[in-house]
Amino acid sequence: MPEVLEIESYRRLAERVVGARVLSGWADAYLARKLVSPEAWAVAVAGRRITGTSRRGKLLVLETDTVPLGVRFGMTGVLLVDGDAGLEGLFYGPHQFREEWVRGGLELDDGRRLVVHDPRRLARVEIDPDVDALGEDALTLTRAQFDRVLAVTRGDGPAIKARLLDQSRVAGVGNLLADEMLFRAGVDPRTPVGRLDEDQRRALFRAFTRTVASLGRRGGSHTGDHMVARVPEGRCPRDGAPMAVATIGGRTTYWCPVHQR
DNA sequence: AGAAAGCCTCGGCCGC
DNA sequence: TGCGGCCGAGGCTTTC
Repeated sequence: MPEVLEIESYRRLAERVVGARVLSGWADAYLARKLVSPEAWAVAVAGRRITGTSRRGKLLVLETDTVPLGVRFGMTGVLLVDGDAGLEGLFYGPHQFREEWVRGGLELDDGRRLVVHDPRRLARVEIDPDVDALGEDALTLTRAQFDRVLAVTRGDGPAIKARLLDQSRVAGVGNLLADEMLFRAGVDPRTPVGRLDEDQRRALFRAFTRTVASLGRRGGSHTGDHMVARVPEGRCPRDGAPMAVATIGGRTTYWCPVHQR
């Protein structure tokens, strides 16, 4: 589920625990998969004071008085503080909470509990995450940064959709945001990056910034204009054409073959 | 039954 | 022709 808009809402939620001290923490073997062991998480977090929050793309960072703590949410992860998701409508699928889907978290000295709720177990915690492996953040991307996102070293480069999903180029764009900005810009997701002309680049950057801004106001990645067409037999809400579907950049991609070219 | 809004690894092959 | 690195495919995991 979560893309940069959702992770930003988790970050704002996490701001509520700034100042608290961690009594103890735990993580199951999946959530701690990137660590040497689940115990490494418990050891790293015990006694830490949460001093702030930050975010790069889909990576949430809890700053502490010692080492930064990272959380990646995978496809179905949600952050909860005492059972509160902080934002309406962000729960995946059935919109339900189950205690057995709580994969780990932190017990705080003020009695509150910050947890990662994740049915499909693709969320991960990290200790001192490598923030610089990620590209510039999608919510503050400038045109100059966007031009570097589109830079190609050899040949025509990958499909534009694949490049938009490349977290080392720009951090935070997931499948839905990528399809929405391509839809708005009128760009075929299969277009090799190196083949985009200046008009398309300009339109795409404009659609990029407007998409994150407007979907942020609406309440999440799933509130895009093209979402209604994201079904079998779906039709383009702009011109009524049957939508095309294919796997591009490893993800299911919907686009309008009439106005996206 | 098959697909799912993320991420990681691996192998093939592109292009210098 | 050799090689480093880019890029796409596939797997992970569980649910509906």
